[in-house]
Amino acid sequence: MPELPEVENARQVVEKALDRTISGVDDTDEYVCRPHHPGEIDQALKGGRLVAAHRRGKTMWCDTVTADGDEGPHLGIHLGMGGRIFVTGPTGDASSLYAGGDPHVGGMPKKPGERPDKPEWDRVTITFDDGGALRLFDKRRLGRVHLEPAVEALGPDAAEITRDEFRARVGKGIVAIKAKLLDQSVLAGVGNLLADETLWQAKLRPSRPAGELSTDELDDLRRVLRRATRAAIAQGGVHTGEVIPYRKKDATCPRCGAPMERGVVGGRTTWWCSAEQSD
DNA sequence: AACAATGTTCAGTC
DNA sequence: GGACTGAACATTGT
Repeated sequence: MPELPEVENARQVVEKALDRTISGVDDTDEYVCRPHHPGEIDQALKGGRLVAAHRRGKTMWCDTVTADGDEGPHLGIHLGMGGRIFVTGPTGDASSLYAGGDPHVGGMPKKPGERPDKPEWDRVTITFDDGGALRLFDKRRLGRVHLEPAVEALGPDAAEITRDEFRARVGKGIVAIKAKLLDQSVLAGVGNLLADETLWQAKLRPSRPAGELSTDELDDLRRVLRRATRAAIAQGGVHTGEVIPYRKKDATCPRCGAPMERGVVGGRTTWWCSAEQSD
């Protein structure tokens, strides 16, 4: 499910939908499109175009222009726990399909490149006058599409944050370091898996109070985080992390062989090495 | 059947 | 107001 790396992948797919005239938006799912009412997003975008696709952390948004060429509203897209993006080209058929997000959550695996045959999981569809479309496909329905997302509420992107920003934002307070990494207003883009992977690589106990970390530990943590994030983008998702396959019962640490331990930190299921991450 | 799931938000308490 | 906690949200898979 989508964390920063999967969302970056999805953003690149959204770019396939740029500069194509919007003929309509199916925004009838009032939960996914909250707080809008059906028809509002359709009304705001119809006749216009998406002209740029941005991302900060796990939030994507598109700049738009209206039919007259004026600046239009920003369209926010969030994949939630299991959303994916599918874009079809002008022919609208499967041969022109681009898929974005985490392939692991797509529903039924089909022939390579084909989209799962679950039209009821299309939560929002933007149709273009060339016959193609962009859809948010999300079986869990926790994804979101709405106008003017509050991007300012997010901290710096986890792949871009500077050393000084990281020290100042992450290295304070009494909350567990893992909870800090997961706080999107502190730092945007880290999800449960990337947090476990990063802390394992840095050999830090997830429950350690964030303010307790030394400057050296914070600097190292940031280096590890950026490396793990970029590696996940390059390799196609957070599930390619080294410790991810060992987040399960009776597993042992792939580095030292000690038992992996499970608990709840920051409200999320957490796995760590009982030997190397115990300080 | 009960529980967990890679996310966000909101009510409530210091 | 900020820091923090825990439950709720909608749905599927085990």
